[in-house]
Amino acid sequence: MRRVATTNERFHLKQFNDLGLAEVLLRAVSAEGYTTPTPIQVEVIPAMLAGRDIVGIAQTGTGKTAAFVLPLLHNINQQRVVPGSKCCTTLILAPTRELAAQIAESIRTYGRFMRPSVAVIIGGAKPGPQIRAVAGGVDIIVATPGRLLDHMASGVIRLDRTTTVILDEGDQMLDLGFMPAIRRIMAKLPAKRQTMLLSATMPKQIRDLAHDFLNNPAEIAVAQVARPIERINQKVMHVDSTAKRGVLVDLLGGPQVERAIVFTRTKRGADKVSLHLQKAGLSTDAIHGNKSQSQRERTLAAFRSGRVTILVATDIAARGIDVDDVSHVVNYELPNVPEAYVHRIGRTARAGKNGVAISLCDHTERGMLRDIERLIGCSLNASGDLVPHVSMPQRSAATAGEPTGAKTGQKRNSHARNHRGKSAAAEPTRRSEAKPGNAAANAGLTRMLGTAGDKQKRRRSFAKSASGSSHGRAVFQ
DNA sequence: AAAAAAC
Repeated sequence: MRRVATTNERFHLKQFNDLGLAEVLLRAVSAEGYTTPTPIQVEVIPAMLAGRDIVGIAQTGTGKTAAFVLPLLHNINQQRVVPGSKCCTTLILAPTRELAAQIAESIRTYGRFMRPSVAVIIGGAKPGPQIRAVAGGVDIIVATPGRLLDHMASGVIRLDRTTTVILDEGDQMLDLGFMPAIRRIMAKLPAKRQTMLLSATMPKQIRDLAHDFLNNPAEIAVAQVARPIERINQKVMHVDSTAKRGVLVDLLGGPQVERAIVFTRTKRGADKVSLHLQKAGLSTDAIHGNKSQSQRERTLAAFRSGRVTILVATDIAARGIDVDDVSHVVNYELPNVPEAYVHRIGRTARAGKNGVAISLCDHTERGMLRDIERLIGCSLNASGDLVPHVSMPQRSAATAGEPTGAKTGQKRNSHARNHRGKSAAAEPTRRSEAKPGNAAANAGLTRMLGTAGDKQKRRRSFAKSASGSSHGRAVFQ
């Protein structure tokens, strides 16, 4: 058990200048217009400067990237890479190429006055420039696992003098799909090193696995684990699967929608939905893993610049991607891994802003919705009022992400499979289902898009639910 | 069964 100080005890009046960071970094922070660190930054930065291993959990959009980038730059400022060593001082691993590129961008921003050498090592890009970038040794490598292993196998990159490794979206990096690659990479790192794991979600099974790689980590959680950020107005529409496309067009045509991400469960689905939205005259493009890397980059750039206002994506864009002013996230299909819901909707309401998340749920998805509600500890509905689960008022790190029905030791993916469609029949239809072309439903759609009033109301109800439990207190385990 | 990640 470890109790972390409450927000008020610990974070009161803390400024960036109080955190022990080098002056070259404080200047860059100030140039970006920041003066006050977020709670995760207040906790993580000193711990990382002290050389601790860290498991850091904080809600989406609360500055996790800067929380590790600033102290790692500080440490590199003290200890630059040995020239010609084919090594890197710090290694950062991310689950998608786009996220790796975005982290590198953040490093360039905060490192602008100290000019660290940075190499982005990802698939889909030419290996030649990557090889040249690391040939003389590099301060920081930001990588996706596959290409890094390639370069390691061919002797282009060595990790035997790397002193710090960071797994961003750490729970996904240690999940089934990535674990073998991560183990192989970790095996090549020195035993004496600093290791850090960050995410907005951290299921217990994953956290247990993490201890293979961590040495007496500082466990830092500045919010109840897996709780979406409060500024997201979360709504669910129960719709027939055949009605989804029409409902989506009506939703996205609304004037409140400035910039939206629509998530689908499959790559083909993303293409189909995007095509349908295009035919309806909307400004949209799809991004998923079957597109070429250049297409992926172009599409994300167009969305970032505002040239495209609706991004249709698979879970390739669920984690970490930071685009300003995404007003709406629509789950066209619910994710079957409940943690993905928290990450998807976290693409909106970043850096203190508000956002709306609308999930379209058909009868085959009721079980997935129930898993999501269990994870976040609230029931979702069409009004956007979160109804807390009184039976489990405190979702701690120890239980968050562990579905109640899952057997001990059961693999996470098989759990997700078990819930697919299974509970659809068991759960009676409680809510009316919206159909396109129905006047009453369309009036409802306008409400779905969310107003400031809705958000105020919702926030009050959330605050109410939180009081009396562990409101304001940061708890881990 | 899906998505991501190496050619």
